[in-house]
Amino acid sequence: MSKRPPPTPSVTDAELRVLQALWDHGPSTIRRLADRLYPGGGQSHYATVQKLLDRLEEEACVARDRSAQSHVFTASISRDVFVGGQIRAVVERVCGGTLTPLLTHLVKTESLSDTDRKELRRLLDARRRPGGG
Amino acid sequence: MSKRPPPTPSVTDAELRVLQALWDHGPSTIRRLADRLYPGGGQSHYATVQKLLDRLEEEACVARDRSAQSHVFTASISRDVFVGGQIRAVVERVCGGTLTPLLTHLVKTESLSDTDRKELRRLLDARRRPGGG
DNA sequence: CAAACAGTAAGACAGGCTGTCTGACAAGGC
DNA sequence: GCCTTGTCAGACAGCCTGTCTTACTGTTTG
Repeated sequence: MSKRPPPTPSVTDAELRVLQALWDHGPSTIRRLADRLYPGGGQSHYATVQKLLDRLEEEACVARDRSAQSHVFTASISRDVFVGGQIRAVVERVCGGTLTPLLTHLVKTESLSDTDRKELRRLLDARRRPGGG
Repeated sequence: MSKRPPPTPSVTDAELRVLQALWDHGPSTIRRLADRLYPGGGQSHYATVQKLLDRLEEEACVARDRSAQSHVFTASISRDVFVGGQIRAVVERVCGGTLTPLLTHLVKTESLSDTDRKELRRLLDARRRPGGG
């Protein structure tokens, strides 16, 4: 009830690719992104990336710095938060928001590796102690 | 490598509503579903449900029993498995399949209630013991 | 100023998907 | 024969996506 990961930006595949590029390589100009996503692409691909960035900006997934002539874009949502939101959306949609069935499933079907389980355990342990910051 | 939750049926909202009805109320005819989903609806809504069931059948989410004149539809995927698949799809899309970041996020952001955490703990404990059947 | 260049802004566009609806056909009761 | 109930097949508008084109702005160079 305390955290309110605002709705969930529903990002399309092409948009996600742009977002991934920003996550992976940090703030970039359109040209930089276009070169990375469409190597050898011409002006139209540049415009495509531009449009995708426009939409991402509308959905508050990226921030645009207009101070320079070439705008610089930054992911304004972290990968973790984004994933969390997506997951939450799925859970909302199907389970009405209760995570337990999902977790049950994940654990029961051995979707988790040993590492996953260990990590999870560690996190739960950390939670129980008041030392969390 | 053992579990292979086949791709993930991408079910739309309207389709999902049908699926939910089947999960909640068990095998049903089209009429039953139409009455439930579109109370007071006419023939067109009946056809709508029919079409949605067609598509669900194509995606192997429901099974159709043609033995009676009025076909009877059954969810051929459980809610749990379905949710699991959806989650997996999201994780694949964004994290490349590793669950740890997701779990980390869920636990860290207190998305989990105490009950969730308790349950999770219990499941992890159960896993460690060989008694699982 | 003019020309060339690099960038932004805005909108057009086809294709696909969704949800809905219409019409034709088949089986059974009176 | 007619009516009801059901299935089957397809049409349809609206939206979303990804792409592309065009027009505009500002900077540099002569």
